[in-house]
Amino acid sequence: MENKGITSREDDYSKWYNEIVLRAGLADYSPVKGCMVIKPYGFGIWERMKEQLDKMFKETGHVNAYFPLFIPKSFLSREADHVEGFAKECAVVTHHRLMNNPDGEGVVVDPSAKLEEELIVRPTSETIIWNTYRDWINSYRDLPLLINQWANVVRWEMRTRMFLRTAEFLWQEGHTAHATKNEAIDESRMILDLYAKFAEEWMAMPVIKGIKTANERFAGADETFTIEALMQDGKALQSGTSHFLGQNFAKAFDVTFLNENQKRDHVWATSWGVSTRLMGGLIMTHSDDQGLIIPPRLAPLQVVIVPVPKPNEVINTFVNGIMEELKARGIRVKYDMDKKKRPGFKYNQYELQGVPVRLAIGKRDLENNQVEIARRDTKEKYNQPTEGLTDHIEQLLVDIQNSLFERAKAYRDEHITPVDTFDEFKEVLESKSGFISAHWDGTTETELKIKELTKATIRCIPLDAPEEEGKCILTGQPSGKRVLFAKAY
RNA sequence: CGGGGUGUAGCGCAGCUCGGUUAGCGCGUCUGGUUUGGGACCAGAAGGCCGCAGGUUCGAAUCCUGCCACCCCGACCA
Repeated sequence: MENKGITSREDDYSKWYNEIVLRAGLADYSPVKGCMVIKPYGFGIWERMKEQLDKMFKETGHVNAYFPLFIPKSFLSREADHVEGFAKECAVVTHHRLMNNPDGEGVVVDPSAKLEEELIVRPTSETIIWNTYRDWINSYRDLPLLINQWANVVRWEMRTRMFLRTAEFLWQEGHTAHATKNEAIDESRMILDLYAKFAEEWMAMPVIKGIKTANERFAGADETFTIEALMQDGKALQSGTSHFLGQNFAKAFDVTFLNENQKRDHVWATSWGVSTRLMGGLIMTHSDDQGLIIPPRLAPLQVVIVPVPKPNEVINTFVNGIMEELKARGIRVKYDMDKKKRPGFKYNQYELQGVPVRLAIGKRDLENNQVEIARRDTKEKYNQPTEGLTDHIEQLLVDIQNSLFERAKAYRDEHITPVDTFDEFKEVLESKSGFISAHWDGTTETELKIKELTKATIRCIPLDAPEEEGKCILTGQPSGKRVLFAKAY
């Protein structure tokens, strides 16, 4: 019995999460603290996310490019807020050579190879990109400039967690330049919608679109838009952000253009990103105590076929027919022909790995011209006639995708609790957790005070928050709308 | 950086309090056989700088000192 099951969410949520990541084969720890090895299965999911997002970026007029990993240290200090936001967590390259240790074993840093100017490993690329854009942008004809890059970045976090917060992570960062303020704002809003659409339609992860408070805003932005998701333990996950950068970086890096009226002006900017953190969100949105659950659209493997009790000529022939039909529909399917492992073992393994649909095929099924279908999300199991099987499975995958979203949305909606007093606020946070919708007086001071008292932060001011007269739960000052609080990852 | 925990076979652990043969168990792996509709069983085998360094001792996984790493909880953050 021991070693087989995984820790339940109720027993220890963090442990459950780590075990899913490790045992489903998504990632491994690395020798360096805070770094992780993303294994083929985990990377397969990320690749699917990447593929879809990339397509959506291209469809909206963006192109990919690549900017360097190393950034001159001085670049970071050009924008005051930006430097303050990131300085604390930058990895710095100081030397460019190692040498044999003159005093013994191993290698040491060669002191004579000290760099003239130290380099930082990008925590994000605004600075190097805007330094480059200065040369690329001269006139309104060069605008808008719509560039994305897929890259790794490094932020030296004190405390790390697989996928959710690692020292190095993979992401995409879009950086755009526009002639007008409104155009830049529209861009950042459009990307926010794109992210929300992706999260909901592909990850089956419901999100709330909103605006960050000044306190939670990206360092260097005038406005930060966010999509916020709710995890099964009641904590919120900032899942993607899109920033309207105003003219801050244009001014810091002197990026100007000649407008149609022959006047020189600073360009307007946006930046936006989602990262491998989404993998963490995916896991914590859907998975259960049996393991991972992956929505069909992102699953590297959508259907697995298990021969019962083991492969043989008759079953193989039968399965090959099914495989061909499924593949012809673009369904990602695998036939597990391992003779050593018994069906029960395989069932558990694929459940752990979150494969959406499992077909089991044995003698009984061949005789009755049927297959046994098990769906991962509901654990439902039933026999299905071979006739029309491909159509059935295709539809089933769609149903699973939808049902995962609906389930997550129902959970999320149940966990948005409106409160009107601070006592209620604390009570809900303690007993129920999740998002708390409450009035706030709009000051950073109050926000920080509430954080200090409860650990909850303002996740966002929802874009669709209705105008509503109310009083701040802490200070009693007037407030025009409710904001969402939560404890966050 | 504070608090807690853990480092022993590929993985999970016991042994350590109270030093003493050849360091054990489960899972996995390999061999052979019997099995086979939800993690099979039997027999055999391989696999270890007991985290690192020093010390105490006739003798250290075990005691002492120092160090390192990782995990969890905080502070900080996407």
